[in-house]
Amino acid sequence: MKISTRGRYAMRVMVNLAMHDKDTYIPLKEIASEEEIPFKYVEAIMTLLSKNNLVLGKYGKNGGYKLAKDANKYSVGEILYVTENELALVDCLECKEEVCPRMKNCKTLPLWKNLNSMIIDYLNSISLMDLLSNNQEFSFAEGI
Amino acid sequence: MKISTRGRYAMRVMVNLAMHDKDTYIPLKEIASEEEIPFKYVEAIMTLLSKNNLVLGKYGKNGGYKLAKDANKYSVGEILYVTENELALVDCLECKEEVCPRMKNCKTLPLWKNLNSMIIDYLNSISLMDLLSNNQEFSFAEGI
DNA sequence: TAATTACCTACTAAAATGGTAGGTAGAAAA
DNA sequence: TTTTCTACCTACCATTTTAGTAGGTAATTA
Repeated sequence: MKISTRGRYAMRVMVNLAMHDKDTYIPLKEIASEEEIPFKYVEAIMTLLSKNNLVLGKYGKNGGYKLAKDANKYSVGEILYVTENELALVDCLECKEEVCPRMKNCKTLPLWKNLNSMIIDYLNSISLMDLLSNNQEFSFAEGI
Repeated sequence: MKISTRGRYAMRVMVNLAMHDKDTYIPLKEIASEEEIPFKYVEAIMTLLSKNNLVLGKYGKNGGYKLAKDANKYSVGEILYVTENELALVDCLECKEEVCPRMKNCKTLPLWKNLNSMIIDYLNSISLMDLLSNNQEFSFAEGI
């Protein structure tokens, strides 16, 4: 039960982009060095974020990445959703998954279900913008 | 970000034990077959639980395992704590860990910190007993 | 046309996960 | 006292996941 470095790096990159001017493309080379993340690795992460329309990429000189929308329009949950496949704590909570035969009588499923909703609700309640402030207490924020 | 099968199995075994008479030792063979968990695997899990004094084992005929205390005295959190090493979402939250150089300025750390506390608080608020009822809504229970 | 950037495909070492196998130690029943 | 039943211990192992690397191709701009 760990957040992967992919997820953590993705968050840091998104925060980094959010701190730059919203309309200029930032080359990945710059972000990678600022965040001290291996260039090639973060490149793979950006491709993922880009495919999911969380960031916009532009080729060529003065190209790079920028946010696809304002920082306060992102929930932290939607960013992690793409890097932590679905944020499902247990396989039997994943949408596509075929039904587990024990499901009906499983005494523990409600626990995972409730915990999972709680986590997702929390993550969806916090915006990328919230992370920028140095205020540690953004918990239970406005709702996106 | 998944609960390991070790953690899930541990919970199921604990629930199973909680449904039996509190003073009789249940042989692992029985639990394994009831819960359809590979015997040898669950054996390793029980050793872990036993070492952490969550269950009591007894050798020989009429031996087996039983809970170390009443089901309502266990929090779900303390059970998962031993199977999911510390329930720390990110390494930088683990107690022993040396300090990350970025920590002071890390914009994302408060997020992980808050999320982690929320999860732990929730898990600590639910007792093993709560899982026995078929009521899906044990959330935010009494506190142990 | 050259430089600069994103984007794409394939590979890989190391760690974690989810087990197996084959014992030994202790207790109780026969 | 011997057999049976149980926990407990040590070691191994295949597969999957994680966290990267390497080496290109495609688009854009100077």
